Amino acid sequence: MSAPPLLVTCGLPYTNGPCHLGHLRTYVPADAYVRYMRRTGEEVVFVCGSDNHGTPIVVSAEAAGVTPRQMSEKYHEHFDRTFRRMGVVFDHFGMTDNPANHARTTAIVKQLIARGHIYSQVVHQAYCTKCRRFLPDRYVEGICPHCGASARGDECDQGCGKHLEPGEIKEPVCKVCGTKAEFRDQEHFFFRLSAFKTYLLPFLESVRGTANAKNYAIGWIKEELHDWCITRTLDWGVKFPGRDDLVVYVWVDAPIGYIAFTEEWAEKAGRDWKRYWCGDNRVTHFIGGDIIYHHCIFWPALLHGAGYGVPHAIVASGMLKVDDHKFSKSRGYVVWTNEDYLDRGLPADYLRYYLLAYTSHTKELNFSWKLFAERINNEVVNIFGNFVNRTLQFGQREFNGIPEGGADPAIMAEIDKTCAVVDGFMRDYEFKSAVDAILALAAYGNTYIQGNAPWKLVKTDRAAAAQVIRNAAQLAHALALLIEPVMPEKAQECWTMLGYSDRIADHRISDAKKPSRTGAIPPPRPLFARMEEEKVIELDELLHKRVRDADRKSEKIPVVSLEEFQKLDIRAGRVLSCEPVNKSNKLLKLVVDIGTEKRQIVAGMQQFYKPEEMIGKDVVVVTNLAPAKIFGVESNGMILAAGDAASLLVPLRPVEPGSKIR
RNA sequence: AGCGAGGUGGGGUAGUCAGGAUAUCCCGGCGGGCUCAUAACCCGUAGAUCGAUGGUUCAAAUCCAUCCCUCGCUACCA
Repeated sequence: MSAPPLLVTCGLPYTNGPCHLGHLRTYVPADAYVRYMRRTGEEVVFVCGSDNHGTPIVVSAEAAGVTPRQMSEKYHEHFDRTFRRMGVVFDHFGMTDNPANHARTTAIVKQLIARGHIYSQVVHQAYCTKCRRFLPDRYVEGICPHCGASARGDECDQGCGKHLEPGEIKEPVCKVCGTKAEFRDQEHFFFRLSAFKTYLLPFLESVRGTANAKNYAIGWIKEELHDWCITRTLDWGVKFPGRDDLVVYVWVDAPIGYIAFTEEWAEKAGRDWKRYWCGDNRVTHFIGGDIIYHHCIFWPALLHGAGYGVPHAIVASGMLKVDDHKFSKSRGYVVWTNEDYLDRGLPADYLRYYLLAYTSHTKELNFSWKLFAERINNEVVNIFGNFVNRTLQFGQREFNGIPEGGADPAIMAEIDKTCAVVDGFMRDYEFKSAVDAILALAAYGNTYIQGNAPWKLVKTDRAAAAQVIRNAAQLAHALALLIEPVMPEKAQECWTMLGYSDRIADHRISDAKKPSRTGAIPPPRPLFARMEEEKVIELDELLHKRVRDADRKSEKIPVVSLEEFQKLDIRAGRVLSCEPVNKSNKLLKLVVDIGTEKRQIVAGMQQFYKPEEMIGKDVVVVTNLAPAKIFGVESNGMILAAGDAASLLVPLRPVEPGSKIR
């Protein structure tokens, strides 16, 4: 009991939008880790909370006609509820805008000031006179001074890609309201981050967690550390001590939330928060790969500067992709936890399994409904679920439950081995490998039953058949205990089906190695339902529709001048002949009378029109389109049609072929 | 541009840090078995110049160098 206490945190969800798979990629593994560690007998505190400050929340709140606090509370409750539904259970889920965090942040900033780590400097900053607020770079748009392209405040993102210093951008405009922005000078406060370089290097060399976090941060530090501007001109946030017009930057008070939430928890639980933050600790941060910088560099420097203990481990997850595309809300590549998943009656445990079993924690995780269904059906349902089911069904029918006696040493040895392997992987944050090892034990169970064929044995040697089922039940017992951190609900169901009446989470993982229960069991039924194909297609279609909608919305339509438009020669034409193009199932070859001449045109409308119904139709033709060879057939123009089903554009009243269209 | 991650049979994915003799697992192909089980399970089999080139070594997917390709990050965005 001399090991320092283990405190696990998750990166804080920002309260301006709902929970999606990107969030869960961090929270589910953290929860599984906590569940596992607890069930090895460790005392673990698991805290998190919502991140409420910053300009984006003020902007979102204004747009929604509510206060930032109301906005934050709405999403705070949303995340709290969603995490519970996903089986992610924190000991405390706080808010960074609550008094505890205001107090802790103020105290830490004051300590930093007292220790000389903060200095002031005048900063040149964009200000919107209409919104009456200073604009962070992401809210400024303008013209790049280097190449003249339109650019964001901090970078010429569409042109030359150069980094822009504040104040450099030409014709700055407020992104929120479109008003011309101006630059104003304002006194701000900076944290002497550059002074911590020599402290941070050895810290990072020794910090535990995943290699991606560590390497990334070390690489960065070796480059150059700039001091951090830690104040913002904003009303919403934690006031900078002694300055009513400034709040601290959210990246100061957000991580300090970890401490404040521990304090709030300790208050409830009658514990001492200092045990976790002032001295030796095992504070373990689970974070997304996008905030490594803040947790590996800024945060330890802040803690060290203020005289607190620094993190023990930083565990960073890899990226999430959806349908092999970069996760993107605006492009539609997103899966919402409630709307798309839980509200459709899908089990939280399936998603937990997928997120944990897909790949290493630090690698890119691709989500697609097809892959999801495949993994669930093949691994969870077929291998794991089927093993438990066949064992219990057979036991129930032939032996009225689980036969008495102990399990064979070979079976116990297999369980021992699996437990040891899983333990190593869990402690290394290698969740996929741990899940693989558990599934391998289930596969072992299937091979074992298959090889010993109790359904045959029962006819010749009833006792031997009973022993096979007894052994299989021991494996099922171990599997339930091992899978609990991954699929807590299903593990409990499995546990109950094995005839236990208590809570599986109250048992140690090591109980897998103890003789399992024998005797009567409740009527067995399949543990897992398959993902049915129609359901998968429906879910997949939903995602694709969202991507298409997003596509349509974001499509940038360039403005065309009258001169440019007049370059097009569009005329009425009459179809003289029409036939399918050889070896193509989409193309039609048409000859169209356009008044002055007859034109051969190839059009992709075979699925929508029969050749004979085209003949004689009056159509609209772009006649001066550059000729092209399609499928070896020359095409001299384009027949206009609308929509995906190529609804033909036709003149409402009869016109002569060749009539100009404008 | 810099930094980081990755390129492994048809698809996906492990192994690379601590080099080793038949390169993992899931799906798919082919052949067989079982019939307790949710058409689930088991066995066998085909299929990989482990991105390219060069090097170190008795031995390289694994170490080194160069190159090619993909993706992410670049701090006053949360």
